[in-house]
Amino acid sequence: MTSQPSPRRGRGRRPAAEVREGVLRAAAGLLLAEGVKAVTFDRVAAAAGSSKVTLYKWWPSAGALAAEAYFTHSEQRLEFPDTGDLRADLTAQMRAFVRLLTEDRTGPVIAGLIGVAQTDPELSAAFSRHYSGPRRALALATFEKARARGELRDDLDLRILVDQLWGACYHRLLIPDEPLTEEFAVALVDNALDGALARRPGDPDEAPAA
Amino acid sequence: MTSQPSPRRGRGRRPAAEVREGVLRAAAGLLLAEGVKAVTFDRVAAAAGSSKVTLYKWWPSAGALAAEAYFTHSEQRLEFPDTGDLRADLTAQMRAFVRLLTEDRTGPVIAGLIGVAQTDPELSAAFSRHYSGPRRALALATFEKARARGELRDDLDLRILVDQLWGACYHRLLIPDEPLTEEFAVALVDNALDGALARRPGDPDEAPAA
Amino acid sequence: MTSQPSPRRGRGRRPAAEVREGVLRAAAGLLLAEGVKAVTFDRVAAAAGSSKVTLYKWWPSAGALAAEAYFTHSEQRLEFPDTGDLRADLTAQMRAFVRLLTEDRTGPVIAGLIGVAQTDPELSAAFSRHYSGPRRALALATFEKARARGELRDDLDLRILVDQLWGACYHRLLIPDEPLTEEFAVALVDNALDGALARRPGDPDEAPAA
Amino acid sequence: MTSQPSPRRGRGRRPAAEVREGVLRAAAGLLLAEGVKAVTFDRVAAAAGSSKVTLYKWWPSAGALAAEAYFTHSEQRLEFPDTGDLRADLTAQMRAFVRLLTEDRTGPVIAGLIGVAQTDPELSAAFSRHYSGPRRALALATFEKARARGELRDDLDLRILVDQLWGACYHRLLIPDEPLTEEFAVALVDNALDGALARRPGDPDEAPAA
DNA sequence: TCGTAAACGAGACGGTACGTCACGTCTTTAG
DNA sequence: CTAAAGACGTGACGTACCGTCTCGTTTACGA
Repeated sequence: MTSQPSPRRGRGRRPAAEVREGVLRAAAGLLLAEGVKAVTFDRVAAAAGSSKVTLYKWWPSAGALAAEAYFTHSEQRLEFPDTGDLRADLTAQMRAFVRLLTEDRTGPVIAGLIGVAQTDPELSAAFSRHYSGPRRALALATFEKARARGELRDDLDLRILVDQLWGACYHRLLIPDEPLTEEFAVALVDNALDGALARRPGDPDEAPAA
Repeated sequence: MTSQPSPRRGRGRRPAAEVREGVLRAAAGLLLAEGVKAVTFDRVAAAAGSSKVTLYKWWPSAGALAAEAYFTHSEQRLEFPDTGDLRADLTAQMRAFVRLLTEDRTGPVIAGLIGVAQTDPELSAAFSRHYSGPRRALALATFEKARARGELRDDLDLRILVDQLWGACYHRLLIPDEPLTEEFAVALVDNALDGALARRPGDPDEAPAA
Repeated sequence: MTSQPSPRRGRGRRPAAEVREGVLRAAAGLLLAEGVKAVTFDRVAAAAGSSKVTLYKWWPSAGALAAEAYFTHSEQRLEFPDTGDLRADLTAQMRAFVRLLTEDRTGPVIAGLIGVAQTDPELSAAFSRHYSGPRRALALATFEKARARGELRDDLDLRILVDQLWGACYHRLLIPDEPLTEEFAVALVDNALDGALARRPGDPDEAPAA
Repeated sequence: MTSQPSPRRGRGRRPAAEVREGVLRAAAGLLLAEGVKAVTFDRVAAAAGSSKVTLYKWWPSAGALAAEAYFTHSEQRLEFPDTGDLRADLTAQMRAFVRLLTEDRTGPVIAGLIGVAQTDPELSAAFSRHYSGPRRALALATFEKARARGELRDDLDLRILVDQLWGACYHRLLIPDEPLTEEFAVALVDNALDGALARRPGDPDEAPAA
């Protein structure tokens, strides 16, 4: 993998795919080993044996390169369990998400990417397109199926439910005032499904005040 | 040429408070005008007419300096309405928070600070201590009063409620896949209080599955 | 978008002469407009709509290309007046040369070419072959005719006379400590013909010491 | 010379003189070893263990740095023999000049500096100030003394005589159509002093045509 | 006449150098 | 004695040009 099996020729053009592959591999290595700050055009170019100009030609910013490297070199497990029991499915999903975010390398990487995205519009766009967007869409689809089954209220804005659940996890990741644990994930799902209000006896069907 | 006719302040020692004040003012100016990325030790020192060494002496990182500058030079409205009606109070609070985050200058600044904090532990600590910590504590206290009034369930982890509400807003600020509006804030509060589950007729008191 | 309505000749082979012509024209344009430094293979190729490989195939260096472009696209006035009066002819010639060197565009171009030639042997050779060599030969021929008429000393090394005259002009062009004017040209010819030594009265025929 | 005797400390500021000295030494090494083209800010900074910013702060261009390095690290023999016999003194001086220009390293260096000066005004100025200017002034002074002694014509423009002599040498250096030898130097002086015109018997005092 | 080889345009590639900005460390100098 | 001033080494930025090389296209020649 690190050995170059082909007899490396001179300085001329190489197949684009080969170069991209090498660059992304190098960027992913730096990203996982030293974090987002280490993913600079200079260092990636040096590590990949590529030219800086090549990187500038294909990625609009170092952050965007880091993002693509991460998305490419991380298994993209997008599956969402769908057993027909929303609470169980959601709990499993959020626990898995928390596990991902608290992994030694993944957590800081995701946090770092989101961090850099605040001042790097290109990275922000890449993150939405390749990461948060698809995940949000998948969650929405699951919620819609649950609503069709009658598990969720009809008047609910499902998109907000996404923010309540995933946003809460990101909150604890990015602003770590409280720990991010699987217990948190479980309780979070219950909170979101059941609501925070106390239900008084003799209150048969407490519709939202709207 | 060699004479500077202006009332040159010279290079000797100046009162610490005077220096700190000037530095923070300069940093705040840069922060609001050009964003977090512009708050570098070099530029702040130049703008404040101070020495870089002085800055290094008092702030552990440029991010920490930016944070302190922001906290110092922004009105810190920590008041939380408490009329006895939790839904109304909370809605007002979240609407105000969303308004703050969508202000032209404040939103990007907050986002930028959180962004930099992901790779700047000093800034992260400062942000928790001076900003997110107090706000979380205030919210918790309000929730506890509401629970004492019987408005909230006894078995609720109130801290998670904070993540659900504020985290959802931060989510839309930091990962802008969906717009951050006051309507969102209103619906968010309802979601959190009432829960997402559909309530079937004849289901008098739907306790959480626990 | 994908259709090019213009009679696009495509990218295939074109007649060599046509390509060379276009390249030289583009190079001359860059040379006169922005100086020798602007004549790079990259910019000429872009301006001429040619491929860099084509340029590399025909010119050994950017300097050589610039030289050929200049020689091709500048009127080559090689005429040397020959009225039988050497002083008058030479004065006219040197005045014309100074005028050429002090023209807005020509002077810097010639100076730039000589400058680049110091580190570009290909350009140096091209300059000698196409420019300085013919001019030196022409001057020599004129001097030889004058010597045959008895105007110049028999023991004179005529080649050195060329260096004295043209070299002095190039000196003021390339190392501009003193201005390059037509008055200079006139006095220069007198100096060269009459010598610098004072002639004492009663010194009827001061032969050179040699 | 290449060993660093002092225990090199961290990254902080070093005495300016020490830095300048090291930079000039490194630049001179590159200049003599590989020519003017090798004197780039990047390579000098690397060779001297200095920062590029430092070089940019003190030298306006790589050429100016090369020039200063050359002037500093080459013995500056400005003496001009003055025995009272102008022809002898001048011959000695021009032979020495030609020897200098034909030395293995000095000739190409001087030629290269003049070459780069054509597109580097800073270098051009430095060259005039530190090199050609003083030499021209010294030659002028010598000529004036000779004229005071009656050796040179009163109506002579001595500055032009300088161009005739030194310019001829530079001509053969920069546009090498003819060889640059000591014989050339000797004959050049005779040419310049005695003039090129044939003197007919009975032509006692051939005044310049004025 | 019809492939086919040559030459073309386009432009990406690995490099080197450019000139700038910020970092964190250090010396110098003035109050 | 201390603070301001600011130069230092480091390293990243984004760009220009170098000379090499791949690619697809088109012309012109030879079979």
